Amino acid sequence: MTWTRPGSTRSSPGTTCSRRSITGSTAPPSDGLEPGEEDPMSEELGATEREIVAQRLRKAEELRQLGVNPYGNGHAPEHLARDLHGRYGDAPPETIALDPGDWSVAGRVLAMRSFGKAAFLKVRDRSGEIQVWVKKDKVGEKAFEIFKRLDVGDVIAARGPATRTKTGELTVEAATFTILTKAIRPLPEKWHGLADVEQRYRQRYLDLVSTPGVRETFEKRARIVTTIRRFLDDRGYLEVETPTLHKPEEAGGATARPFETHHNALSLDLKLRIATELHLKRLVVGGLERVYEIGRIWRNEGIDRRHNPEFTSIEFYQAYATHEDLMLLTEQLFHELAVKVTGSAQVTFQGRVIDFTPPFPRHSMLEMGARALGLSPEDALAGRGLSEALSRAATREGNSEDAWKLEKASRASPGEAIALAFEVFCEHELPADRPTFVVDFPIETSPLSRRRDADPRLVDRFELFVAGMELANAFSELNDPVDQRARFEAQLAARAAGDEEAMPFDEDFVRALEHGMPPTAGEGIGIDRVAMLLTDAPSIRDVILFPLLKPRE
RNA sequence: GGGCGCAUAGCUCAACUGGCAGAGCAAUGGACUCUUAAUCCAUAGGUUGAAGGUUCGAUUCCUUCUGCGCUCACCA
Repeated sequence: MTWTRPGSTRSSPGTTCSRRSITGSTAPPSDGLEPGEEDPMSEELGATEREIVAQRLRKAEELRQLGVNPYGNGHAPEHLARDLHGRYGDAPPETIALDPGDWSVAGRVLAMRSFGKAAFLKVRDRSGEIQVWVKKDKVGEKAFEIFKRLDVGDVIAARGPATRTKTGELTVEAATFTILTKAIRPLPEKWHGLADVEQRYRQRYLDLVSTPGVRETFEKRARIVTTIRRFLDDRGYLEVETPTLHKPEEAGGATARPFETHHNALSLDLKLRIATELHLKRLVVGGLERVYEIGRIWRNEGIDRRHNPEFTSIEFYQAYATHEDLMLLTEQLFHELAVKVTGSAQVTFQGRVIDFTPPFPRHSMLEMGARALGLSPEDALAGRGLSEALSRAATREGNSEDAWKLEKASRASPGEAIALAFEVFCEHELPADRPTFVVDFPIETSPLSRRRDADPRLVDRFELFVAGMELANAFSELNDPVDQRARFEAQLAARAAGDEEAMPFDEDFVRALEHGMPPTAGEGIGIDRVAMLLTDAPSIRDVILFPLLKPRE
């Protein structure tokens, strides 16, 4: 089952770099530029910055004259900051002095406190931070000449024994010191860092350097993907990759507007996939009974805090399973994700604690939607008194958008009306402190899922809601080819009636079902949303390294 | 697309009711061999987002535009 993006989107607020941002091409590794000299950077930089760049280029040249390549290579540090902290922990200076070791570290200089003939550098590598103490009498005249050309932001290497300074900080007391990479642009201001939100997304490299927690967010995102992969691998699933370029007649498996593109040599119009669903189910037909794909999908829709035009989904399919089996699996998976990524089953998201301990509460879309309209589930499904109830609700509803939605619902099928009533009245009443399964979906909302044996007006489907976000969508898959053909025909009719997002008729997919797909259940999860939840990120842009932004100018 | 808000030095922000555009950090020069936003002295850095208007005088008031933020809608 494809993960379907719910909720509201809106037109992009659009974002452009502020005029004072420092972006653009890098300067050639040439002599220092005189102010006003022709240079690709000079047009976009203010006088002060141009001056800084010119000075730093000059220092790079001076380093060359000292025999140091300011962009040299071949120097690999032997240790990480983490190694030192792991080795010494809180050990007092006397203990460290018994075995100070010989530590070779490298990293970016984040701060420098200089005393003329000595200085303390805050250096960061991939594992963390370590202080480096450069003293003229320890590193020697030549290395100290190199040190004089150092700026905050440069990448350096140092080697020497460990020590603990008077102020208690674990430190490498440099016996050798050199500059590995000369930065010619300055880092963001040290107190406030990158305050311009848009610049943080646009220049993520600076964000990663100077905004606390950003690196951790993306480390957690990686752990989420790894955890899901391992979880499914351990259960006998096979990871696959299916096409991201779809032909016009391929349905993909969701209702959304696609991006369109073109293959020149084949003279073929193509679209970027909006879901992985139908290819994966073809693979189940082919005997890959447990299969999953983690990958990028694209939807040509609005952008907001929960929506980016390209995002990552995982879909997985398990033959001989039902949607009930997947509910249990989903509870296990999310519990494991919470514990492995945040360290606890109780996750704090935007100031609220959400408890991921199974079992998760379940709520019926049918019952809640019908009750909100003052109808019995049976009457609502049968459409008895439905349009009157909707009109009453619309009149009662002060909120004009909701009234408009209800008005629209009164012209829709009973199933769609129930889903709309649920959305308007019930979605915000779902528990805020627990992940929640919504079940009992009307068939009209689900063109690819299996009818319920006990009531063919419903489908065997659930969605997982957490903190008001739809995180997962799953159902027992429709494997009756005759029924599937009829559902596609209904989609064609909807398209003819003006529904731009109705699915195309995917003949080859029906053909695959005609060859026989074992009874199967499938699920889709929005990885970005999960990452938001587990990193406490208020916007999807905070968990996507380079979110789509409006171009400058 | 609608509503609300913001735009001043490279960065973060001041500037009272319309009266000489400022501070901290960053930068540069100098002092300083245990600092944690190091400290001290000095220097430099501005078309106040753009265009127009009111006024003796506009960063300040008005109009339009541009950009950004928040929010609502379209949209599953």
